[in-house]
Amino acid sequence: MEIRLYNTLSRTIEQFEPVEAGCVRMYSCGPTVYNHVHIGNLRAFLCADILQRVLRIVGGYQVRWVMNITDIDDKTIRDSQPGSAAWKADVMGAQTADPHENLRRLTRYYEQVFLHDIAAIGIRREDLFAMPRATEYIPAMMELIERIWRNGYAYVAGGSVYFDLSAWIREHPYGLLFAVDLEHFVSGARIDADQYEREEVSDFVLWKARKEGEPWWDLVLGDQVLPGRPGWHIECSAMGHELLGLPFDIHTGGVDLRFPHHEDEIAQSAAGYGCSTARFWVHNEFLEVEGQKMSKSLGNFYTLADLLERGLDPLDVRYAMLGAHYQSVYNFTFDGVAAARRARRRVQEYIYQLQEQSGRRSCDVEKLRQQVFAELADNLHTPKALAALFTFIGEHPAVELEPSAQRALLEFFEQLNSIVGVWEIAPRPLVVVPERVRQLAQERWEARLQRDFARADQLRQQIAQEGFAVRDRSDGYDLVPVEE
RNA sequence: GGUCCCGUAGCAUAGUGGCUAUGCAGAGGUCUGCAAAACCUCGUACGGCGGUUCGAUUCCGCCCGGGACCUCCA
Repeated sequence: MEIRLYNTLSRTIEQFEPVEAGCVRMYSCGPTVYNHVHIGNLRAFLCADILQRVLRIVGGYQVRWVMNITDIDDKTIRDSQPGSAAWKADVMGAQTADPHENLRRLTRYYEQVFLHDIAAIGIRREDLFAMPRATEYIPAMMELIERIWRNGYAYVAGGSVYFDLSAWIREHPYGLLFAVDLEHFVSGARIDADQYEREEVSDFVLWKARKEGEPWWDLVLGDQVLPGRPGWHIECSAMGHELLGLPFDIHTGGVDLRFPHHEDEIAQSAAGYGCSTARFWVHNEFLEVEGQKMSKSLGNFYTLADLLERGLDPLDVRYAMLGAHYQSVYNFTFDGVAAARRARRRVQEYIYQLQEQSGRRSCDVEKLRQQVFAELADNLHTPKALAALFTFIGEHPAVELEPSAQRALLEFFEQLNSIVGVWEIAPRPLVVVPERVRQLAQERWEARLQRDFARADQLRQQIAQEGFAVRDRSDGYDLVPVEE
């Protein structure tokens, strides 16, 4: 099916067509591994995940998906330095005299945490072609900086290398993703001028001069040797080029990255490699928490670990987020996740029922597939896709459907779930009931048959204490584990 | 200050110039000794005030409220 996607470059929804027929190359701005990512970050990665899955399943493409790991920047360096409050000696070991090693220990730890987090919300590692670490692509970044410099769009000042934006703007467009008011931008950026020693206040740093106690590499530029480390934007340009080739098809990230990060990435790549970065730029909106901006000061700043501590199932969070379109602000609420949990379960129950009892009704599974997939293909409209699914479920009770329709539906669910990723396409799991509980239940059943309801209820209490609930049927009873 | 977005029934999320939405919660029902589960049925909502229109929740203006970006941030 043809995919349509909103492209920030054109500010319109466009028909998607990969550069190379049949294969989509996609780059997602990944995490900076200096701490736990928060649920806003997770939304961004989840949006990228849904996009790549829709491209595979609905679009029928092969997808080469890359997500970078930023393991060197101001914050990772800050938090890995001696005396850092963020240092966790129990998991990172003692700090060493080597800033490189300290950085490595900090970032590798948080990288592991990150991998666990994304796995928990249903992002499959095997869907990712690569997760490159910035520190492992320093030579590629150096080469790009040198190219930019040779092309006349970079200069050295105070041991750092800056992108010469005024030179670039004279001949090239700037502000492709974001309406940049250059006048305003320049004056507004003056605050940073001292800090970054920029000759042109609007120029951004490609290579930061070495500071005492920080990790560093030697950048050779002509006859100069510049010890330092890469600026923030350069890593994505270099890694995208190395791993996907330019221009690739889709670049994703949060809306905040449009400017300056992505805008500068475009300028750098064009200035160095002489070609555009990506055909499609896809940006997801932020989320709020209980109607407010998520911020540490408001105390509503959540990491996945925080949610787990509150007993939430990460897949419920995944499902809840799919209830909102990726381009709209999503209001994350605990009520919302609870509602998502019930809704997700209802579908799961439907899937189980499809495998347990049949009827005579038929249904048009192909039409359902077309409806649901068309919504997903139309700029990833997950809320409408799910609404279409629920409308169908409401109109077609699972147990009334004929076997062939049920088989077709299960096949459809299998396919849908390879995008949504929150269900189990399998028969209802058999519950292992401890012998003791089974005995209690049998006693209760007999008491009930003798209409000794007081005793039956008392036994039910005991069974509940063992963690099971009894559900009576006309001809027997079921034992199900009580949740939480 | 500049640029922009949003305000939909109890909660959340879609959408539309006239046909009224999806989930959760809630109400009623089937079933049950009672429950639970499952299933069935049920809700004319679109911030306020004006304007355009035969008709606006949907278009325009103003106001109120919330939020984003411009600066590290998904």
